[in-house]
Amino acid sequence: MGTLKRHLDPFFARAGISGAQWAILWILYRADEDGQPNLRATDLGDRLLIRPPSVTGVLDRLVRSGLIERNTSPDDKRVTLIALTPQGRDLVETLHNAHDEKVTALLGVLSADDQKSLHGILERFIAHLDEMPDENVQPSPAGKGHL
Amino acid sequence: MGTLKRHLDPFFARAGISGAQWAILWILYRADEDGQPNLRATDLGDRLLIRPPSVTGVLDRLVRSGLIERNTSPDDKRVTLIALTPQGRDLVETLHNAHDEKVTALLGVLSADDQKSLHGILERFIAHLDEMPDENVQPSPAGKGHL
DNA sequence: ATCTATTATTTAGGTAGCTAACTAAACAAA
DNA sequence: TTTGTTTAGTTAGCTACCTAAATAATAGAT
Repeated sequence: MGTLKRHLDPFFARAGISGAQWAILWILYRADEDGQPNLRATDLGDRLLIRPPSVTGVLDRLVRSGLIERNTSPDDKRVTLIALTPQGRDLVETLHNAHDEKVTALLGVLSADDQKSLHGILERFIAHLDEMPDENVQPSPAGKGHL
Repeated sequence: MGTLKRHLDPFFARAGISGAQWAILWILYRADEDGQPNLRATDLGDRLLIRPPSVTGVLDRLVRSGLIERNTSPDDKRVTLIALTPQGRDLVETLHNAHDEKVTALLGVLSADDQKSLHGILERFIAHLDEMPDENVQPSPAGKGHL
């Protein structure tokens, strides 16, 4: 809900993608720079904290737009490897500086102190949430990021 | 994404509603207590910062569950007035204490100081976001709450 | 009095998340 | 080896959000 999303969505919309799609493209781009041109679909879900069916859906749209490609792994035919296409790489390179500036500008409405406090508080919050026992909550798929 | 939602959704699911539905029921309940048993659909959208089509969808499901009712206003036949049914009121009364405890418990993982700082920072954040000029952002429907 | 513009809501179509249930492949054990 | 379990991913169907366009009623202007 709300305003942050309303500031960022139009930004991506101009490029013909959504925020979720951008998140995946960006992960793939950095992995590629680290010498990993292929990531498994599960890895993407773990990093974004979304469930397998959600991954499938976003990947479907990215394939349809020609920004990524799916290949089944030769090592394990159950796993599908995801890689940027040249068009996908181009889009990331076109967009990522603009995106950084956008986010910095949005956070920039807060003082440096506020930004630091906010970061710390949210880190404590999610750390404690992880430890909080609740019989009705199924554990997160991976112990990585939250919120 | 994320953990907060994963903590709260199962709570509502046990009562057969969603978070969005709860938000509307709760607004209606408080309005009723203030002597306003009827709210316009638009008012609900403004308070929740969601667009008219989203309001329609959530109201559809609430009507289907028999928790609210839609009536066209006698004063202006374009407006539909929304009111809790007796079943809706019962559900709110059954749930709202439990809900308060839940939220308090979740926030309780933070120290009192952190809670206060967080509140202040977020208030400053949304206040500044409102003022931030951005040619690509359409203004919020009402100048009320954010995030 | 009619024509136009505005307002309130709904409908249509799309994206993103979820759970539950399924296929297919890999692995483990009897 | 055949049976059973786990793992990876997809499909089906739900909720909820969005924008754009349609409908209907009111309000304003000629």
